[in-house]
Amino acid sequence: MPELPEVEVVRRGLARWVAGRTIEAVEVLDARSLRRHVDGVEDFIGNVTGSRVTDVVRRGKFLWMVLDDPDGGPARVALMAHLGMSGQLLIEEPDAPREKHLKVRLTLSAALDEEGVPLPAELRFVDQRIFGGMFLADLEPTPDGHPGGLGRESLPLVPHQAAHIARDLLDPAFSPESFHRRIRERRTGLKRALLDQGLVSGIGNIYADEALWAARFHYARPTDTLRRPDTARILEAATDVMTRALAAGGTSFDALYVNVNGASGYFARDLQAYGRAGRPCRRCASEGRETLVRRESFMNRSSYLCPHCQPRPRNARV
DNA sequence: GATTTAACCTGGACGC
DNA sequence: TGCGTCCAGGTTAAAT
Repeated sequence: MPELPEVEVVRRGLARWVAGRTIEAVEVLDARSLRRHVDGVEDFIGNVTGSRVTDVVRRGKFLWMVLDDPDGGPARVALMAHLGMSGQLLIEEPDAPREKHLKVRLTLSAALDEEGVPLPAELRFVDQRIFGGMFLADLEPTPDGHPGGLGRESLPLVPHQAAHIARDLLDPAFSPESFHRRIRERRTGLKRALLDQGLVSGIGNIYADEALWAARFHYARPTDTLRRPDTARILEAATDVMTRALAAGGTSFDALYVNVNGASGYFARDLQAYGRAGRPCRRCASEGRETLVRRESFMNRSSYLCPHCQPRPRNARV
């Protein structure tokens, strides 16, 4: 499922193939994918049609296309897209076969690539489980004056509906010191905090487990007991795993396809904890021990951990 | 106000 | 074969 690295791959694809083009037509095949656009389908179509995409920005797992003002004023609206668990954004020819779970089609103005070859004219939002969606949001100034997120020419603006989302680990404006202060104030467990998009964004269940394994923390470590070296270690681990995943996702950049393969994906072979229940912990094995990765129920989902590398703290907080 | 839980949603895996 | 149940999980509204 798409987490930060996967969404960043999508952002780069959109920045390359959609930025600068005008959305000439919109077709909504399933209104449920627009349920977060409270003003309804017709309003969405009316406001998107005719707008030009000036930039593509990402904060955590939230992605938005900045739309220009048809009257020539400053940009003030963003076309938001969240991929949820199974969302995909695909660039295709209009006559390409319709995907089974195609939800929204955007027809783009004609454009050429660097070699003068016409680019496909359709951006498709495909989503099997409908946890994702698209909606329009007003842009508002960022409180810190930094760019709203990661983008080519990202402005110090953020969509209202993403303003509560913290900056992610790949964002130059992310502050480790502020993160440390805020996580210490929480009265919860470490994994809950990592999954809280208001504290640090972009980390989902998979990379939370990977970062905890790499940094040797149990998911129930109370956040108010973390010292500076502890938060530094967890942030370093999370940044490292996501950076490597992003590099792995980057292999498909050359295809004319905004890569989101919603399923297990290209990084699966490098996972150390997630999905490896009953299999040996590779770090323990390299140190001559035989410990099996364990799956535990956590927040109505799963946590994978090595019981030796990540012992449960006595004051565990789930 | 802070924290936790339930609901949203589909399709594949599994047991009977 | 067919049916029912469980599981996957990002976000947010509702509950605690």
